[in-house]
Amino acid sequence: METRAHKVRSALRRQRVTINDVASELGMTKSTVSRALNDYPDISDSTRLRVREAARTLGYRPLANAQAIRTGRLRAIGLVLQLNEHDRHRPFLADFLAGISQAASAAGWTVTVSTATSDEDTLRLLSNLAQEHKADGFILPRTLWQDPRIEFLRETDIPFVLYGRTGKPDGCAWFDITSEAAAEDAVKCLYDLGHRRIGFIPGEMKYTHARLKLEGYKAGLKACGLAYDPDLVSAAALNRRQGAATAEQLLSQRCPPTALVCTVDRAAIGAYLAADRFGLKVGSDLSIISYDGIEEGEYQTPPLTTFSANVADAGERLTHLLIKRINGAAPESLRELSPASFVARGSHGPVRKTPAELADIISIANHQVEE
Amino acid sequence: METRAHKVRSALRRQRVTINDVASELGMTKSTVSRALNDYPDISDSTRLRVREAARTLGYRPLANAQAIRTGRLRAIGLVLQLNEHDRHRPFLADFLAGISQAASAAGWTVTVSTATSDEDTLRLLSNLAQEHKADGFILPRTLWQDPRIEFLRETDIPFVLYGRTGKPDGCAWFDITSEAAAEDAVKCLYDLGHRRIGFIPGEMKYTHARLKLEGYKAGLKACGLAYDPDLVSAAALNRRQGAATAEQLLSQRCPPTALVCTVDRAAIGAYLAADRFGLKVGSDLSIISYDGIEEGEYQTPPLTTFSANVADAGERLTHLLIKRINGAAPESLRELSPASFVARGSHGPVRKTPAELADIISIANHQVEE
DNA sequence: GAAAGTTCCGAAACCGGTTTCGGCAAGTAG
DNA sequence: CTACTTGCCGAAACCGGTTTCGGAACTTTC
Repeated sequence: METRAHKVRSALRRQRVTINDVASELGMTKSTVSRALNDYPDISDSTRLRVREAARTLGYRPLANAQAIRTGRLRAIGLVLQLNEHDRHRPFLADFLAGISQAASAAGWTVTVSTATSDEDTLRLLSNLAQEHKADGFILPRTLWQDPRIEFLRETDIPFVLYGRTGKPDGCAWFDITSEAAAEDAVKCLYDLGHRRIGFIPGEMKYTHARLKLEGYKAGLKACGLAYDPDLVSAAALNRRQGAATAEQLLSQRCPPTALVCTVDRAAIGAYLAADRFGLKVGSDLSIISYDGIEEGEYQTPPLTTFSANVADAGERLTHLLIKRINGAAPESLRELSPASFVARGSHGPVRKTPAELADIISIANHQVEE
Repeated sequence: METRAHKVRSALRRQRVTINDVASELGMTKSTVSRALNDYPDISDSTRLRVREAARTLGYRPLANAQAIRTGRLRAIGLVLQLNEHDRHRPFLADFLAGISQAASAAGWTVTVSTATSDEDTLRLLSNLAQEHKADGFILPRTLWQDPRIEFLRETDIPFVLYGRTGKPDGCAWFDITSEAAAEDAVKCLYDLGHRRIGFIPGEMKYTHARLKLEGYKAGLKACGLAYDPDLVSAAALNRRQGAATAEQLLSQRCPPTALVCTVDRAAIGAYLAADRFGLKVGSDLSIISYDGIEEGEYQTPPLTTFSANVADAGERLTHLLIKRINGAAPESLRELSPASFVARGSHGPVRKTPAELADIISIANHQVEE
């Protein structure tokens, strides 16, 4: 009787097909159906097939929430993005999201996204999402050398993976692009082109990638037998404006660099402006090699030579790592690195002018501006 | 006994605080706690306060999934992004997502994001998310004049709101920016500056906004007493390359336009390239007014005049609308429009050259290229 | 002072799944 | 022929909540 009533009701409401519908259709109990669908060993193959077939024809899809309250697993990946003013427009987001969500979707998982406006906000959102169990674990983008998110998640024992490395790596899983190798290669490449004064525009040292790139720059100098000169390293630059300012300052020295290695493309594009101001042609008078691979760099004149990071791929790999982590794999076994790819375009070339010649041109330009 | 056993067990496992913990702490049943927290009228104020206080001090947070299986409401907003190659890098995404997720978060909701690679993929993901109940409703970005997503969601009776309008608006709620008014205003503005040959670079007509902007362009011409000339409307252009090609074609006519109205900023930036090729100065020889408000436009020379859409605000308002819709409001009562804001920069100005003078310059440039 | 109405909470069903436990039937060993 | 295993499934508890229902205690009404 109850079966019939249930059928009628669900027909009337045009409701979702539940596990009970499948069970009563087959004259079995829902426990059998559940175990059949979840490949329990105590279900015979014939029953398993019948259940599978019935579930398919009835269009049964288990309700993720209902599963989650018993299994404790929602199959949802959490992502809290901190969108500061300087990277609200960062072009990576779409690729990163696409990589994550497509890998997740292929594995039958979904992605829960939140955006935060501050560090505290980020921690609050992570905590909320975890407590309400809207996510089984998190991908942490833009890792810091000392990262409060990592502290928090480690303490509360919530699974996570890092996009980037960090200062205290205990218990951390990560994927990262070896940006330090890119910076090192950039220096070597410029050295091979004859450059001997190679400047560096760093990022903020709180970010791990910025630290690593600086180390890579130093390693490159060492490998080429060049001395490290603090005067060739500017203040941090994250955007076009800051890139222009720091490049201008680097170039206005007595013995300016003939080439620049930049931490981020946007700063490099700023350096174009500085070069322009001094009447220097990028690619011949001044070589620039950067890192990121944003689309905008392609449209500069000359197009920007850069080490490009495959952000969509990073998203995919992070997703796979996180799922493994949630399924219990040890974090130490979940650490992957991948190189950036060198995109040679027009902003680097053989050294043309000596630092002294550059200094002359620049000081004249600077005096003209003063008048 | 059972209460004690439960306490011990939860203490051992260091587990989540459940509603039972709160209830046993107060010596009440969980049903009372639930109703107290959900403001049922049959709970006395004193009990309500005691429950609230206990829940707070114990750090109880109801499990969204568990709530959802009974209430049918997960408090999750679904968003399926279709990232075609030409807008993978679109800069709006971060703002849009920030607007949505911050409004959602403030209301105690979360956001589930998926990315699709094709129309079919989009429908598949919408269906999956709805069937597994990972979202209570959807925000549909980039609405089409004939939109299969709308058909699907309308048929299956799943709540949704549109970012943009559509051809068959029955049962649809939406927020949109009046881009037709922007296009009309752009024409009027150029007319007031003396322009009489005003070209138009449209988007793809499958998008509602592109249709509306074309209508706005025509309405503007009419309001100014100018005749509509099909020769002044190019093929669709969505990116820099296409913008350059279509602008080049528009300008290469016998009687070229002295001003261009563009559907999207990226096409407008492409038009800069065409102007450059012909030796025309944007802002004086050729006026350009566009629509979008992307950051890149600010860095062109001259900076691009455009109608800027506040995408973060759109995300917020769509979120509020969708929540109301999910709570049962009639879609017809959930329709909002908002104007784009005019950002006057350097790419438009009084007409300087007659179409005939422009044609001379351009034909010379074209012949030089041929040689 | 009894009947009727309120106020407020406990008991239990329910949501849609998962998982444990126990037992029936068939097969195998002694 | 009995005893013991094994394969397979049903019954029921369980997950963490929500919601319905009924009834005790207290107030009001006549």
